[in-house]
Amino acid sequence: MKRAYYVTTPIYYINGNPHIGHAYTTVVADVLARTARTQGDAFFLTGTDEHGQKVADAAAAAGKTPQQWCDELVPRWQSLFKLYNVEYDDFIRTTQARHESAVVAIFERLRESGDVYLGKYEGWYCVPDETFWLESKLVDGRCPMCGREVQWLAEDDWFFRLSKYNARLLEYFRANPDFVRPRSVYNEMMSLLEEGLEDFSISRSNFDWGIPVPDGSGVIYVWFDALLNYITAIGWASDREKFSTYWPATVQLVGKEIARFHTLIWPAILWALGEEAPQQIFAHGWITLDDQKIGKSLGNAVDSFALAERFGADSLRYFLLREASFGSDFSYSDEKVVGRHNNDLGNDLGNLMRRSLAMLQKYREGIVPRADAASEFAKRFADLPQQVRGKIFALEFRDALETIWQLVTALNRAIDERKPWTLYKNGQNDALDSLLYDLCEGLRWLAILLHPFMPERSAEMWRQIGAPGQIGANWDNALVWGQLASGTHTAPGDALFPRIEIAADP
RNA sequence: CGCGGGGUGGAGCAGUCCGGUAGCUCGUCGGGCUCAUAACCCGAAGGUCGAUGGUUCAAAUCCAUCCCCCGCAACCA
Repeated sequence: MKRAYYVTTPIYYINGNPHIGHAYTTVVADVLARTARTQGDAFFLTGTDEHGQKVADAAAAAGKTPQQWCDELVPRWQSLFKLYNVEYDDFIRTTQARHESAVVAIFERLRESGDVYLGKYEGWYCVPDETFWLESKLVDGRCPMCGREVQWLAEDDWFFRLSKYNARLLEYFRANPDFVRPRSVYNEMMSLLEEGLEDFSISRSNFDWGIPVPDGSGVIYVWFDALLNYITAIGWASDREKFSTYWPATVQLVGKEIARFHTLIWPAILWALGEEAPQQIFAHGWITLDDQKIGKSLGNAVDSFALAERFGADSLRYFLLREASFGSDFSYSDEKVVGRHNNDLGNDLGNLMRRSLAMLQKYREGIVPRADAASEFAKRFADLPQQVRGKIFALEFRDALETIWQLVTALNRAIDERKPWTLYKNGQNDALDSLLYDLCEGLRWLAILLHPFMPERSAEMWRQIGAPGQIGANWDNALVWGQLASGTHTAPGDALFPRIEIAADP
């Protein structure tokens, strides 16, 4: 029986370099996984989708074999995720033996059960677009996308009996309104279901870069192959104990353009195997640049490697999660990132830390004083961790961060209202100690609460506060007001988020 | 009539499912403080919530019609 949190990203199709959108999805999964780890077992899977004609073409264009091409690119993706402070539990490649053998086993099993059958694939095909078209979609007998000639193609292919699961999908959608989020995608998928699904071809015979169809010709269609990674990685074929610990997935993140594969086809395949559908598919929006989707064509416009070096990985993580409500598109600009960095992170949070530790240094030699049992913060923020965790698991990251910021604002305000510089001058030691303690304790809380979002900067906060032990510890134990020991030696350091001056364009 | 999303103070957004004083961030203006990364705190100005009609005691929120913008339509998160 399932007893752990399991989050996945799509596996990334490596016919090019990674861009900020890939980092986005992966960072979101990382935030979820890190949060889940503060209360129990969690597993975070990402990886690469390496088969298919486009990879073969890209490799050929570079004068390499597809396998060479993939082997050379994978480290680049992994280094991007590392750069963004992502800690996944497993990275699956669809060319790995553990995946390929499981896919073959699944294919054979479904062929035996009859959900995979041999049929004839006929239709009008546009070669340059690699797309089949229904007669009714053609425009003057030509491809509706590019306007070029189409040709009649007929080949024997293996099909997946998707139509058989149409009714069950409808029922499942109706019974589980949160199965697909956000609502807009749920509605769109629902209307596809109501129109009716057709069986679809899961083999290809016009190229060979893929998993060979067992006892047959051609290769397995890349999407059928790719979707299965979510279960082959956790041991569907090899480790039932592990598999049953994590499956069904708690949440599977996808971009909205691949929602139909994950919300319609994927559950059907799972049911055909006798497995459960994932608990939730979340189809998020796109990062846009001047209202254009960032994809292959615009990928170079926003170099995700250079970005992290310029603004800091944690600042970018913060920006990605804070800027838009998760699910919606949002537009990227350097100005927005800098704005978040300077205002939220630098002015509010970083400056709070610096002024607090500076005063502690000046008034109490940097040593955390005694706690005041009657602290207003203890009561006022007792619910904060639960609220934040709830919002993170609901994938309401912006709300979660705004909720955390209530504490930032309250601490800044307390300094203003209680005027520690005056307390010091007047020798009001108890009042001063009480405030200084709360500031330090508040910073410790902030480090813990922000750790899933900003692993590296929060660790630096932890270090400067001088707190002992692990920052990622169980929230229920760690987030009790007053845990920071009096006598702790703080270690003020450099500014957490040094101001970034952006040169105005001439 | 292909499907879907959006149009809310100067900018970017939340709120719309489950009608009931229109909220947030940035910007602007005024004040406070001097511990701090010219940062922090308080206050103010600014919106007939795309248009029209309807339902209702009451509509940004429900219904109808229309206008404008943007995606998708078998392999770009």
